[in-house]
Amino acid sequence: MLAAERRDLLLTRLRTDGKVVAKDLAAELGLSEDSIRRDLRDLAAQGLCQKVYGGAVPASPAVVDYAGRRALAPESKQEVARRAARLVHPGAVVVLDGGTTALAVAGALPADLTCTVVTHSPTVAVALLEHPGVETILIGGRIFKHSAVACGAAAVEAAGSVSADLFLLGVTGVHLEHGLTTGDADEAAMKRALSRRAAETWVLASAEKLGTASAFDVLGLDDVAGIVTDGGDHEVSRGLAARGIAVL
Amino acid sequence: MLAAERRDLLLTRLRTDGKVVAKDLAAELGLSEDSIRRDLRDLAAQGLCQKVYGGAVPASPAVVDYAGRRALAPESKQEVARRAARLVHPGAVVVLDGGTTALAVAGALPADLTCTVVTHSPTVAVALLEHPGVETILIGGRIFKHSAVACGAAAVEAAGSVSADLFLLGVTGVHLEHGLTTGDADEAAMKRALSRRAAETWVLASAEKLGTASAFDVLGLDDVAGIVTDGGDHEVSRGLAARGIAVL
DNA sequence: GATGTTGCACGTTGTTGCACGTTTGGTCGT
DNA sequence: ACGACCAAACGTGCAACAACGTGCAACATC
Repeated sequence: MLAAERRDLLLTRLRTDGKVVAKDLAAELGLSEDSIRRDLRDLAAQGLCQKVYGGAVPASPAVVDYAGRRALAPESKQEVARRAARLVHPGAVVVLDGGTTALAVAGALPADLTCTVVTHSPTVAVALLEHPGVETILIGGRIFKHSAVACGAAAVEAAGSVSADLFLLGVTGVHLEHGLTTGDADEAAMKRALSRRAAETWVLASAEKLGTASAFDVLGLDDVAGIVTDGGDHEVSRGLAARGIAVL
Repeated sequence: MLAAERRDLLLTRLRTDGKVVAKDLAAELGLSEDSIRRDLRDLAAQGLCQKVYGGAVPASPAVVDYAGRRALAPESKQEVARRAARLVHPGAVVVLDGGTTALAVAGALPADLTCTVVTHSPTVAVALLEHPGVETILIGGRIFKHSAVACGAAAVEAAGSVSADLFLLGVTGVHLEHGLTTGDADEAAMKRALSRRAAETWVLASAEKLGTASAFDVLGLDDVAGIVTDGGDHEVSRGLAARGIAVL
């Protein structure tokens, strides 16, 4: 096993289990605890996790999401994407957020669908080149390297001039008290701007994001029409449904 | 097994397995680890993978995907790209056109270069994610499927508000009489708009474009500071040089 | 014969596990 | 409740080892 590979595994475990115990991982991988501790120390130095006595815990949902996204099992995102794709009707004007989940939605759209998609993610725009029937409107601006989307004043302004039927919003945290949150202030502003003139906003959130919160508020739960998630029953799902928010 | 063939195999393995272990591949192919490591080093230098201790892992999914197409880019474009990359100085504000040649330029920029790149091509923007020092400004608008760039009134307007040190312009025809031409009217308008406020415009044109012309005029030859091409002597090159246009 | 590829040798760097002394967290006895 | 005590976890230094980059010569290719 490569050292870089092992580091990804640690980040994945942090995300799925919420913690990593050095002793357990050492036994599982057949390595000394020293090596695991060394890895955790390095990751902590990069801000990707937080060391605690005996192991480590995630730094913040947003950070871990970004750092470990390649290692993430795409299954949950694929499932969310498939469900979200069904919300997009022929001829509709849809705003598609940035992020890996929204990218998966772009890939999950039917090949022959005819509609208009507005996005501030060049990655999504490139993915939509494969859909000849989809008219793509790209919102420009300064590109944020870590999330690969256009943000900033110009982008927010451009977003304000689009009236869409549907906005598919990606967030890093869905919390009954804190609402919808993400890990970057500019991104949050961008998402708010995209939401403002959309008739309906639906949230894309795989199950592991339910019950978590990041630093910056995006919207309140009552500002959205529904949420698309995967998996079965969840405490947060029930709470959302109780507040009249559709759960797909 | 040919070297190019082996390089393709490495990229395939990176995609299917998510990693390549130098030692294993060397044993499997009956080669020394040195050769494998050399290949991985070259691929990493092109941004097609990321080297780690013991082997390599894929670059970001989007980049690998597009890299497969870039690998098909003929050597002539690569050569043009390498020469054009030398025109980009640290700290400069550069406008980078769309198209495969401009994309090759993005890939040919030094990994540690610090500068600002303005582009209306989401593909170029995605490629530049691999350059942490490059501040990327994306010009939005309606995406033209066949050329994968943003065009239209909004894009032209956004292009008019950028003052750059250098504009690297891709065209489909360079002709001593007809000047610089391209195959689409909207693209031509976009290129003109990008050129208007750039201090210097340089043309990217591999040798096979010299002496040809397309339907829509972009600029006259006297509007550009120079042309970047490949190969050796050419009738058009001499004609350009005679008119005081730099030929690289 | 110029060019590119390959394997090898060399010194350098990164990684690993162990040993040692220190810090932390919990337990036990008063 | 408080402090002594112990075990687990921690950081650091060190030696062994694996991987790395570079320079070089042999070889194939064109």
